[in-house]
Amino acid sequence: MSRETTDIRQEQIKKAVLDIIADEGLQNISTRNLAKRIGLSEGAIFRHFPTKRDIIKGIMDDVANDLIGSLRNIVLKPEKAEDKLFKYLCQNVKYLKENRGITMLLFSEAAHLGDKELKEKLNHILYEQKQFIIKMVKDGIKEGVWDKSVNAEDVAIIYMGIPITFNIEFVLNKNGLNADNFCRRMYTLILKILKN
Amino acid sequence: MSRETTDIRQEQIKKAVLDIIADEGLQNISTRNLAKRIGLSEGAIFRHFPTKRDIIKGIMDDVANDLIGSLRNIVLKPEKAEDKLFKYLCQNVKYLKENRGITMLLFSEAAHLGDKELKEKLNHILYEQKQFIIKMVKDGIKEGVWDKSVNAEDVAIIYMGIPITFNIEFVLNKNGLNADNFCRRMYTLILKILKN
DNA sequence: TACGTTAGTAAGTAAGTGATTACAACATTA
DNA sequence: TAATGTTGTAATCACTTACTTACTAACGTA
Repeated sequence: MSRETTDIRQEQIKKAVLDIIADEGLQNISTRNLAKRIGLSEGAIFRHFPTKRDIIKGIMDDVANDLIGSLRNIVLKPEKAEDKLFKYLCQNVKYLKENRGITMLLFSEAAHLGDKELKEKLNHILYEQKQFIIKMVKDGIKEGVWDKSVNAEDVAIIYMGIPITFNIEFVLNKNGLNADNFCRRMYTLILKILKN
Repeated sequence: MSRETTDIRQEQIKKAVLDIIADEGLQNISTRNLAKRIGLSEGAIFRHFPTKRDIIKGIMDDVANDLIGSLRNIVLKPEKAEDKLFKYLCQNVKYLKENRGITMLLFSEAAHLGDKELKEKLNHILYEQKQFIIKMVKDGIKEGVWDKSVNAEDVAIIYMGIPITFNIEFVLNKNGLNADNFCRRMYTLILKILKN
């Protein structure tokens, strides 16, 4: 194999993990299989990451940056809360659809527990998302378009279930879900909760 | 170890799986650890279940019977849709809280894919639950108390996220969730979607 | 061109996995 | 009571896991 820098190899390794999850399933992300997919020896993997757990950690950090970053952009834009919430939901669903492997990885780590640091990272990702929702709901209330008796945190909780359910449906029934259509329909329901 | 019938051992083994998941994490349900927890040799496990996968299958069948059965009871009772939906949600959340291990097991199997039969079983469990919701929503519309322009299937989808989100929150943040309070708050939101 | 650093390999390691074996002790029933 | 089937054990199977070792080859730079 030709030589590449650690930076490039790290990206390749992380990508390989997600690719394997998406088309072979979570149980196949062994370091052996990982190396095979990149076309590298198993030992080389450990040249670029000290442990397998560090690979997972790296992927989680990427999610925290990419997904949370793109969602933050939407939240901070100077638009009407109503428009932002819709874009936010669609972006959220789209990201999960395009990065199927990531969600499954996150949930698996949550399910397996055992690792406090990874659990904490997941918690942080979910917490930030929830805060974004809460902010948008409160903004909409301030704008006067939404019911001020509504509990923003409760809305955030019920919202959080939408992308998760989408992902589960998507995993179990790969072909039968249109992301755009899905987010529009769910947004309609959320709006009924929020409207005066 | 004293002799017991296969029926008793099967129950012990399935219980041990859930106990281990709940307090050691999913990664520790090896046949070795399973045997140790029951106080049996590893070989004895395979005396009562042909393979480890059959243990998981057995647990899934239990869920299909217990949870789906108890929910069906609620759905079929001759009460007002409004009351049934509330009881349904509370029962659903309560079951997940009391059987934390089961949910994690189901999601892990979904995430790991690979096994068509288990995936099909999970799909079936989720499908039945969704059908129950759809029925109750349509009943409520027939009763004239709920908005007939609302799409029952969409409500079912957004509903499904609630117990799932509850479970995730519960796993990540064990102490901080009151099931009764949670289901009451979520029910309030669902009602806003349904009301005329 | 020499030299230290980086990135690669093949072949290991110990520990763990699900599953099987040969055999012993017990229970049921003919 | 003798025969038979059931439930247990200890040891071991073949295999996979994450990770390590000893060593080699390419790179940048002085």
